Amino acid sequence: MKKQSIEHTQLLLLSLLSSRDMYGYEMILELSRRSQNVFEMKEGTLYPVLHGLEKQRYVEAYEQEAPTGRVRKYYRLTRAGRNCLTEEKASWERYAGAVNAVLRAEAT
Amino acid sequence: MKKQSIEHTQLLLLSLLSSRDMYGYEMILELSRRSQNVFEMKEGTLYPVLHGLEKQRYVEAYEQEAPTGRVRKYYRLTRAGRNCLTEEKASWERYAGAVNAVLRAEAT
DNA sequence: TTGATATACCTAGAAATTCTATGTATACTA
DNA sequence: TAGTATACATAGAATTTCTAGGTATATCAA
Repeated sequence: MKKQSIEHTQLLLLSLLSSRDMYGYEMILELSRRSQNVFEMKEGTLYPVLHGLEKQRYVEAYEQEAPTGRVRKYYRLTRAGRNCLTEEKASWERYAGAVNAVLRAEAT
Repeated sequence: MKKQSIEHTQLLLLSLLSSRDMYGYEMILELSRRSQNVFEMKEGTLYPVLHGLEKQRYVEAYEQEAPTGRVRKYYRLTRAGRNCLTEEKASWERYAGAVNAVLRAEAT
C-alpha cells in the first residue's frame, strides 16, 4: 500500500491552530476543506501527532462542552508552537523551492 | 533521529534523468547543485530507489567507461519513466498547492 | 610512497512517518 | 431502531529514508 503523501502533518496542524482553537476531528474536516479534499488525514495519523505536539508543549488541550452536549477536546497553540510554526513554514518553503528548482531545470 | 525531508525521491531522480543520462553518484551531486544544497541525498537512499525504478522499467542501465578509466553505470529514462514523471509532477503540484492553501488560510 | 580524500558502487538494519484496522461511545436521522 | 456522523484513542503494518558499514579505484599532498 502506498503512502498517501501527507508528510508535513505537524506543519499543517500547527497552521490550522494558528487561525483558531480546534478539536481533533474538526482539524481533519478543516484540512480537507482548506485543501479542497487533497488532504484526507486519518485519525490514526492525527491523534498520535497531536499528542506529540502536546508533549512538546507546542499545543495545550482543554475540554469544552459542545452545543450538542458532548465534551470535545480543544487544542490551543502556545507561544512555542507559534515559533515552531514559523520555522516549519520556512523549512517547507525551502523544501518546496528546491523541488521546484530541480523540476524546472530541464537543462544543465 | 529526524527524517531529512527528502520524500519525493523518485520524482527528483526521474526529473534529473529527463535532462540527460546520469550515473548514480552524479545524481547526488546534481541534485545538490540544482537545489543549492538543500538536497543531500544519501547513497543509502539513492541506490535502492534507483534499482526500484529499474525494476519498474522506468529507467534502463548501461555501463560506460569514464575518461578516468573507471566504468560507470548510467541510467536512461524510458518512455514509461517519462509518463511516470509527468504524473508525479502533477501529483507534486497538487500536493504543494494544497499545503500552500492551508498555510495561507489564516482565517476561515 | 603513503595516507587522506574524492569518486563510485552496494546492502542490512534502524528510525521515522503514516496507514489500516479496530475499539469505544454519543448524537442525529430516516 | 438501525445506520451514519461525530469524537476520541491505540496497536501493528507498511513505506520511506537514514545510519552505518563494506568494497574498490583515482588523485593529490605531505
